[in-house]
Amino acid sequence: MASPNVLTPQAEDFPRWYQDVVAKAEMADNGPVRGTMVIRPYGYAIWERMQFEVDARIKEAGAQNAYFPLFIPKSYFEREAQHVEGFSPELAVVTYAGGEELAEPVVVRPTSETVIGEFMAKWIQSYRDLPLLLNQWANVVRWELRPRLFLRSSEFLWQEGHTAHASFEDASAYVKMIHAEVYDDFLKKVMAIPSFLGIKPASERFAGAINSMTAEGMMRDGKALQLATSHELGQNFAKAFDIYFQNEEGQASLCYTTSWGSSTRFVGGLIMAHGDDQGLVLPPRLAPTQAVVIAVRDEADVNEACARVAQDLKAAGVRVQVDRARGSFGRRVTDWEIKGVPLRVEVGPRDLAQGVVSVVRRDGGEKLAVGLDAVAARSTALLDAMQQELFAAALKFRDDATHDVATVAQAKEAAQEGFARLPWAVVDGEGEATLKNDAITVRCLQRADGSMPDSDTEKDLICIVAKSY
RNA sequence: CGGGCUGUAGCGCAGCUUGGUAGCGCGCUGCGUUCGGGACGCAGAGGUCCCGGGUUCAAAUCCCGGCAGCCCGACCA
Repeated sequence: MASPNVLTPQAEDFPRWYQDVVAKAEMADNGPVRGTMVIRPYGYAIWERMQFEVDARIKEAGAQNAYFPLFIPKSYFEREAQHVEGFSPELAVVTYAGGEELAEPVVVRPTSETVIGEFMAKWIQSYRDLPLLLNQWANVVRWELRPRLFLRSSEFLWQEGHTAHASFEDASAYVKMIHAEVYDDFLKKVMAIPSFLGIKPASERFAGAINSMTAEGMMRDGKALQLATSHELGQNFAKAFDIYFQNEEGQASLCYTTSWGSSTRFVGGLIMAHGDDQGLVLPPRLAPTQAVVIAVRDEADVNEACARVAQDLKAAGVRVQVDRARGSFGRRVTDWEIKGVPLRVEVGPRDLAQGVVSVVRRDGGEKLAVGLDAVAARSTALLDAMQQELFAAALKFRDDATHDVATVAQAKEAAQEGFARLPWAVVDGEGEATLKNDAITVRCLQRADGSMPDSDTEKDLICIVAKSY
């Protein structure tokens, strides 16, 4: 694996490496308006794989897809005090349209609690209408001052779930289930990213929520990335939008609502959680192309063998692509490596003479001589193994870079290269402000055993602090 | 909004100090040789040197004034 350095090495300049990967793997470009993003076909194909997996889990959880408008009356935002306050700085507002000044300015949605709340109020009459479980796939706009492709852009794509329930307990249980069964399950099984699940301290909570849960992943540079969030909104939005239902006793009663989201930031997390100096490394379950069959030379025998191997792989359920010899071999190999394709099947005359082909893993670069008839079976086994091993490697990386400490000073030290874990009581208040001076934030609060607390008022909580994206 | 910096080919840059034919690398096009780890040769295409004004015989270069962008400090999927 003596590849030339086509990308800036991670150790030299991690942000630069990230930009190089995004550009050279042809995932995205900057849009013409600052902070906007053009998602290129390869990047979008990965996003579609993510959508497919997340959407299936959301439906499994009983929620239904719907669509609400991009434009929201500004007055809606002003109904929930904390919500306005939190979102005002990043709102894009339309004041002029159709050739004239608008009577009421229109906000381009940064999130949809408000419009959806309005319609929940309309649709919910009785306890029989509950729970109301909605989800939408949409674009949202949050004006960003310091954008980065996939991680922070002024417009991004996401999924936002919104639900209404008859009781606090029901809402709470449902959103916790979503957090575990949709987000964490997806991250673990599909993205191969281990995450710390916990709740946000008050300072990091969603504007208008009574409790926000997060899934924090560790990137290869030791920084944290919030990959998904789920919120208990209590009755805050129900009050603001009159989301009432008639209970079994015939009395009007306020709903409890939740919301939960995940976005194209997943793509950024994917790049930074598994990528190496050769480029992207895709977990097989997310790879648009799981195996590429490379013809070493443009010769009839070789091309024939390629077609046959590709057919076998396809029949075995592998997403496969054939790369017929055009240009130099090394160049083509490097290009597929940058794109992170999990398996490379190299078919050349030398191997064919012995009835074999070379199968190479993207992670680690292990090269195997595999008999022509065994390629499909061997490949599916390798893909399964890679999926498992990528998760195991990411878990080990994260745990090796997560340190238990006792003081704020030690936390500051440990967070230079990874995560620090310490008692929340040590950090709460003064400590949080001190850490912030060093751009270190409290990523989440957990119970001592690592489980999800019900609220930040529980005793003996621990916190995970780190630098973050 | 405060501090540092940059605008020259699609991308990355040199040239500016000391004014005088606008260059290099990558990429792109064509032909040929190559092809088991970013191949090479030859031939090409591609520029309002950010914008406006000034100085000068002559401005990418010097002067003045704009504009745009990048990086670092307070918020966020």
